[in-house]
Amino acid sequence: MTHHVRVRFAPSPTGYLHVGGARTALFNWLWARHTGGTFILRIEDTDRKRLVPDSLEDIQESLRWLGIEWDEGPGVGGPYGPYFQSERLELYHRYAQELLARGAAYRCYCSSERLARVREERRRRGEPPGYDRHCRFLADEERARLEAEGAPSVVRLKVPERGTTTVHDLLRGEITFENETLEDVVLLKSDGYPTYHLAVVVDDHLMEISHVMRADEWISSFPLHALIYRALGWELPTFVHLPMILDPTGKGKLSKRKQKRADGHVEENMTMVREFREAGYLPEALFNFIATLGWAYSGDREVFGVDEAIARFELEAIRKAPAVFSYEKLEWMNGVYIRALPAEELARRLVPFMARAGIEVTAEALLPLIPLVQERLKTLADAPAYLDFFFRDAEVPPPELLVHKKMDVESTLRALKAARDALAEVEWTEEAIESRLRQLAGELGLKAGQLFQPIRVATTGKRVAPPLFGTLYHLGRERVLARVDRAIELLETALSQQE
RNA sequence: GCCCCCAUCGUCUAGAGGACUAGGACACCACCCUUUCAAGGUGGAGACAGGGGUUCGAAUCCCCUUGGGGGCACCA
Repeated sequence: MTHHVRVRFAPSPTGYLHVGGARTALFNWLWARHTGGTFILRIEDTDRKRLVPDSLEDIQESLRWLGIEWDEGPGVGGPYGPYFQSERLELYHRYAQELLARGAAYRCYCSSERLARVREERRRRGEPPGYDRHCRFLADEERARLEAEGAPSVVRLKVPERGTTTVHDLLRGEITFENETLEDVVLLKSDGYPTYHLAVVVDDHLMEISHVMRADEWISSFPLHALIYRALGWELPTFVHLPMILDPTGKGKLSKRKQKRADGHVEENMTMVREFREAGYLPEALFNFIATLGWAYSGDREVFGVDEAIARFELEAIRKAPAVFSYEKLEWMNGVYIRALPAEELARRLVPFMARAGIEVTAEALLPLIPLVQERLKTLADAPAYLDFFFRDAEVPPPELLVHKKMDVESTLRALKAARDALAEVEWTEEAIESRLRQLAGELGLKAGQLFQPIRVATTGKRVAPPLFGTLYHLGRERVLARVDRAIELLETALSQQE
């Protein structure tokens, strides 16, 4: 029973799922799947002030999108529920009471104003900010009086004044803290809700969690949690603190912040799973990339599938050092996954991104165009820019775009007219178009690019577009000729204005 | 300020005392391929933070320094 691996991801619904949270969830999930254990989703909704309405939904959606399914938790239930902390209040009260009874905790009646004052004073004196333990040493009569008055109170942990507390982390070994540096943290708030410290210990114990995998930032409160476990007489699960994911600047946790890009554009970097989804990242790519942050599949492979990751995942292989999140590498990896997709699948996934760009098209209609763009896409959201001219009129190109840098308006005009004639009668297959146009370039004494650029710009409206012959073929003769005609007119106008 | 954690190319990492002339990947540079852009191919540049130990031998073990990160709420 105790050998069965039970792990959990315990987000609080105070915001959308962050990639850091997703990585924590992923590692827990990988460990569960690797060991045939159980992965639990528990919602830590004890901060009523910071609740974000649709974040609960987003967290679940984002996890599912990544393929991280939970065995127990919201929606699926399980024998250790409820899985919302807000529905477990009486449990926390019971154990807070127990801690009180055992003399491991005490009631504190200090107002938040007094607390703020104390903190400020301590800071001024260069002492660590924190609680001065005023209520810990309240005289019995005073305590009784406050109780009789019905003064609001919180329950605080009674941290030993001296000595040390040693905890054990699977990756780091023993970590020892001077108890003097620990604070009498609040366990139960005056609104009757527990703080994280109490709730996490009670739930992890009651839910028989075998391995607590959580972010690094929890190490500093680890001794507090250990103290609670011991005060309650409970055995500690195995703790594994995962390295932080750092901002690309390497300065601080990955978080929303303005970033100035090379082109001078200031934009906010993506941090939420949903943002990556909306930006056209594939779940399998994000999954893969996130898995390489703090863990390595092997020395020479970093593109790997879910099953491979599950087979290979080991706790001991998790790195201790924080990892910088590289948007560039994620983008590259996303391209790798896009290229590996079957064309039908890519077409299907592209549909919503085309729609978002105002192009309503079916996967079937997109399918023939996939070979033209598949290896060019870094994200699904790139597709409309490559394909829009197939579905709407091409942008009217400025004349100078039509003219190759080694040509002038006149020669371009000549080339385009010749191309028009050739395209009007050539057999309409990709191969025939290509060989005819190459032949034409030779006849005109032009390099291929000198002839192809004006045709490309005329038919697509852009200088950078998918391969020309396939593009022309799929555009169809009628549209190709119409667009070439338009370009010819454009150039003629430009020419007459020149004179 | 106090406490804690961490430390291999710019970045993600392999490496768990001799197999290291420190390997792979992203990014970067050059060349090749080429109708643009990609993709692909070949090659290049690029790291064990510093200093002490331990050892026949240290990227790997220990200590110090430095640097980075995290925490110090009736938030999680």
